[in-house]
Amino acid sequence: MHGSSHDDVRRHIQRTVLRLVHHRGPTSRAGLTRLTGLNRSTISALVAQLTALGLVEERQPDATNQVGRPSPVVAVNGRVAALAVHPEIDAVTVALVGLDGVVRRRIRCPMPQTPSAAAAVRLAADAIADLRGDIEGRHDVVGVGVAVPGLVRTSDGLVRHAPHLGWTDEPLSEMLAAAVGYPVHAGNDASLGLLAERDGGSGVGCTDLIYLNGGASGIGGGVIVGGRVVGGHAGYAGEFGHTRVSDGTAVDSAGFRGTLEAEVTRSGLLNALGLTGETDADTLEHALLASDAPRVKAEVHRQLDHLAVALAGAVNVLNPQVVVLGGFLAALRAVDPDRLHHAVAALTLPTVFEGLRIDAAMLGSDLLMIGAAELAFAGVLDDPHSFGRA
Amino acid sequence: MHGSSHDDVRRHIQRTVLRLVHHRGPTSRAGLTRLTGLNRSTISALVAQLTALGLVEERQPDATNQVGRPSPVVAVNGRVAALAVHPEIDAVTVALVGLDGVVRRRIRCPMPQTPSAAAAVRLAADAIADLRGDIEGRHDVVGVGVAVPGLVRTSDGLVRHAPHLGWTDEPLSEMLAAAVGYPVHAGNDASLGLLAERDGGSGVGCTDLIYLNGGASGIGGGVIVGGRVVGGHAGYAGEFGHTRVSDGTAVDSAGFRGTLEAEVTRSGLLNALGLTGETDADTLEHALLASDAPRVKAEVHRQLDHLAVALAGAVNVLNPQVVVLGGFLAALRAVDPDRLHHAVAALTLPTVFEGLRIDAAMLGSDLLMIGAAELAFAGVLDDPHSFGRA
DNA sequence: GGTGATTTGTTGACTTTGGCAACCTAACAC
DNA sequence: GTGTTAGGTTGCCAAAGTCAACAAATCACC
Repeated sequence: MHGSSHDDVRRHIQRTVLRLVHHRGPTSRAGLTRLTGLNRSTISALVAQLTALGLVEERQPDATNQVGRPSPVVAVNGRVAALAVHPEIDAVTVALVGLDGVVRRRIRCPMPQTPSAAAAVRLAADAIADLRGDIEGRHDVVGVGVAVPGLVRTSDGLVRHAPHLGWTDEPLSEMLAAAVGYPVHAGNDASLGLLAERDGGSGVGCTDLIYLNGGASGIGGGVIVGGRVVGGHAGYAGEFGHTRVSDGTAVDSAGFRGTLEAEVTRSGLLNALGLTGETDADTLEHALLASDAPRVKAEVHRQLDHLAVALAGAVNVLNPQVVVLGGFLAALRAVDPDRLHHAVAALTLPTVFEGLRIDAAMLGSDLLMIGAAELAFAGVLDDPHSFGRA
Repeated sequence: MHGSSHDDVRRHIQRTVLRLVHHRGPTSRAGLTRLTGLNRSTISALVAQLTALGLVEERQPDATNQVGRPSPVVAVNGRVAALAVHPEIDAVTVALVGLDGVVRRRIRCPMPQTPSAAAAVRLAADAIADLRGDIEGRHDVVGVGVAVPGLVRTSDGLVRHAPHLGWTDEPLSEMLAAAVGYPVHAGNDASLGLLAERDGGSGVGCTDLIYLNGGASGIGGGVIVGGRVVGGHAGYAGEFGHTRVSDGTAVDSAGFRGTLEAEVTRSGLLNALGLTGETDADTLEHALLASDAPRVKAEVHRQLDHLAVALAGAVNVLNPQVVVLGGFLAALRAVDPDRLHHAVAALTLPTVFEGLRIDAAMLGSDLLMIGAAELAFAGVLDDPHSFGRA
């Protein structure tokens, strides 16, 4: 019963190799040998097994102008795919993502009003049904990953509280799984953005990073420590928005006074600029950079200084390599990176600040879908042998 | 060269078994079989190896009044020991600690004034020389662990900045290693306290916990996430003291305004009580509990509320199971646990607060020495085979 | 274009290691 | 004493990775 130790080892090594080609992209067999430190023959056998499972494919090597026998390139099999779902205030987005990290198709279903959980599930299920044509015969879908803008109990995908959507204790994963017939995994959108950022964005190669994302209705985020995403005891970690940054009276979405989310807001910037709420992140950034009105500058400085307080607190406690800012926080930073840099420096211990980077996220919308899909891939990556037997 | 995979496996399993008996204390072979899921024969071989290395011993089982053949009890070998060193403002403490976690001897060398790094090394070396009598023939010392009240670069034991001691960039490990001839490892005292607390204190069994320690001159702490101590990028994580908690003007040891360390102080409590600085933690707690003077109450409430802000921020971000408070923070909490509880609850998301415990540390002074010794044991626990060949 | 150097895949023998099962031992219970 | 139960011991087996020898594929140089 109890998986024999040998099995454990084999699985672990298979996992390592599969993760490697998944994250690094196509890699030669010789490269895998070097990266893992395993023997050539072992890699050979391993790749053969993974190929048999249909998880990877071998290609003829590219001409490298190098002496010696060319090594076949191992790449993940593009057939293997996952569905990503992202419910938002005004739309539900569904995408088909390959294990190779490529978004194959993407459907955005706009909604006139904020969808209920049931409506979001219906919409997502319909969109997935539309995708069946693309899937049939072409892809093996391993599951669905949902990026939820709110607190999610990761163990069973229960949405505890999604303030923007107005959802409370919605068994989202269960409902969606019943509707589409695939296993469903849900996670906090910021955490998933963080993961995508670490794997393919500003945080590549970092083991300790903090990610803050500024959205229309609040600030979320996530933390990676020692290379692992911090889930916390129940999976709710990363709520930077409710960190107290001043004694002010402004109130955030949870009713707390003087918090980051209360003081640093998208709407505050838009008001100062005289813009409406329908401005996207890029437009906001351009408008901020273009404006030299004193009131805009004052608001930007005020927000940057508050942001610095929250960042400094987290940096002192976690000593990360990088802080990655997404959404309107990236726009805010872009206006005056130096001010933010110095403000954080003034509130952190010099030794801790040493070597800290504060970067903007590269996170495109696709990257978030990739992060969600990653959730669905996790099972296969964790135990390659589980694939294909279902 | 490259350790064969077989070796890795064997080492990993050996490590697991040794860690088990180290942390859980004496355990029957049958118990190990159950805990590891390995085969009886495997455990048998493993224990034999570890016994041969001199790391563990087998004892006759205690009478258990249980049917069946009694299983020999496996315990770590008490011969294996480490030295722990703890430099403080007014003394340097040195202890001899067994791998079984027992403090064999303990020497406190008082100092009329705060020692320089060189003086601390000299004192420690002298104390260790005094211990030779206890060591010779009776113990195999694997190394020295130093608990430093300040920022330590863990990789090489360089003390970057220890404000209370007035040290900056002192190569403490190097100096001490040269003086005593044992390998020396240094770590932040709060981190070590945290470890000891997790292994044998209030945080037993927790995978996510936050630890804050209030000392005479400041507040330090540490974080465990997913069962691992958060070191951060450079090993400086855990500086909770410099989290901003108010817009006040009080300044902390690093010159930051309105931080936890500036607002929540031992001296503030002592002043309110009309006591001097030489009060120890227990006396302080009793005095606080005994007093019902309004000014004491007011000061306690003020400090508790500030503490709650810092805790809430960390709790929102890290979603731990337990917050452990040590030093005078434990005394502060003891006066009015409910106020602290409710103040934190009022500043954290309900879902995140759910199931959170806020406890006092059990950390005795001995436990800190054990934490420091643990640092020295880490190498042996990590690769049992490395022991005895030196 | 042939020859050698270099790198890498392939194959089968070898080694290590843990699992397994049969057997033996030591306690309790009646 | 005999039965029952739990656990150590031993020899055999299977799995998995290493190793070494060989084959293949490329480049470089004559």
